Amino acid sequence: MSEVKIEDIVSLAKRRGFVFQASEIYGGLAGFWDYGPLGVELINNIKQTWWKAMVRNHDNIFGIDSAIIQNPKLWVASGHVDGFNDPLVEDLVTKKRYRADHLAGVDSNDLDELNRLLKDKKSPEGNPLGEVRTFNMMMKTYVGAIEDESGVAYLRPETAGPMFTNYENVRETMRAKLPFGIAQIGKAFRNEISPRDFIFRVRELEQMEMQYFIRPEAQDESYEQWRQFAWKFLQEELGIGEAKLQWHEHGTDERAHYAAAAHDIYFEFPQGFKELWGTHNRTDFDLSNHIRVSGKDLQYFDDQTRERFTPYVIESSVGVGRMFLAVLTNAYHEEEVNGETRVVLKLKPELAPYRFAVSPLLKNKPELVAKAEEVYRDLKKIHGNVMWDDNGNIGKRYRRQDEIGTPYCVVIDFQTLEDGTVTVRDRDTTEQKRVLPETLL
RNA sequence: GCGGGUGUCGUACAACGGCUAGUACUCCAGUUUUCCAAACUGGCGAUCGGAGUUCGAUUCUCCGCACCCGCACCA
Repeated sequence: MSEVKIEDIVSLAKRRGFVFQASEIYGGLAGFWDYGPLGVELINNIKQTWWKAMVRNHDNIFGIDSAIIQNPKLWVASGHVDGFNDPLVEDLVTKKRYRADHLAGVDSNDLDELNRLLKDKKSPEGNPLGEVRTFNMMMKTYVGAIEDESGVAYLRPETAGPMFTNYENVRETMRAKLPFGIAQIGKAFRNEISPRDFIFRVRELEQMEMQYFIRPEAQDESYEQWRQFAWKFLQEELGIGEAKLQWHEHGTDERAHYAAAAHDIYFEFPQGFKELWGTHNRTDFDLSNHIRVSGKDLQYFDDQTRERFTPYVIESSVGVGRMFLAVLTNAYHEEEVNGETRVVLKLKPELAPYRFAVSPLLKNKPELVAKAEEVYRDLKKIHGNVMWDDNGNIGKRYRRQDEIGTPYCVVIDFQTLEDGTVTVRDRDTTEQKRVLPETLL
């Protein structure tokens, strides 16, 4: 099997309308990408597959779709505001970053003051220091027409937060008992220092997350359950081979501020094995903080045991764009057919942007075209994602459909006019068989 | 954010301090074609942005932007 190069994926994505650079005609903007006509179909199919497996296939998992901008106190409680407004200074030799206020020995966020105090200081390793700068990964905006500090708000840095603030609403309205989950698909925003690797590390990203609320004593069992869910989903629903997946357990030094345990599934992207899907034990970190900051009682009352406690949370979190890239990378193949190289996306049929492409064998035979249009309309009525293609010769159409992952090409020829059967050509095997079009509905 | 590299039609490449920036594929129109990128005719289509040097810049210089690679970052 040939190794997939990132340039091949980027080129295909552009050429065939999967992914474009955002505001390309103005030179782009680092960390932002647009999904084109085929990309949006593929990404929607991925999201629907996840939603079905996560929400609809579970009796006790409920979906929400929350606002991107929330009360800033939410991000104070979650630790995002405090944790990421720090003035940092870089050791110019080792490139390690230090809290500037700690090195200066003052309690201040004033950049001018800190720069002055650290002017002749060295890093703990004895090296010269760079300029003090504030690093905040959260994107800021202003709510209200007047831009003053009272209107400062943040674009959510993760979708998880509003799931915690809606915990009580969902529990109440759905009459939910532990364990139960809240799931959401939505955009999140982070001012990444260096967006990289095509759509892998971006500043506007989409997440699919589920927060599973449990009794504290169920944490190990539940953690295992959601790790396995992710592992199976990637293979069974997305068709990703086990050889391209790895487990990666976070050590204590690399864990998020909220997590007691974290396991990531790594996928073998063109750049190597990288993080795709995380399962985290967030304990009662979030609910406890929201109880503390909001003053609201978010404890759970178990009327069987008459206990009152703060639930623990197991989080399942995956990036949609990364999953999209993983699916594309996994599906991309270059193969030899009749002495020529073809590019083929071996997508699961459920994920492919188009399910069928319909063609008349010859474009200049009106009777074939008329019959093909009929078949096309019937298929499109049922499936929706059906493409008409009568450009060039039949081989060219097959190759074009291979490149966008259309699993089946339906061709109307002269025999169709006699017995009604059409040719269905399989993308992966290139084999053909004759069937009645009704069997495709 | 640091260091290195790259930026030319939709894609992949070529060329040049100076004639109309070339080729292949794609795309569009047509002829043709009875199943795997056939052929023919015609057509559309590009020098990342801004300054500077120069009689003249896509080419040289500077600044910016974007992408790729390494480091750092990734709550």
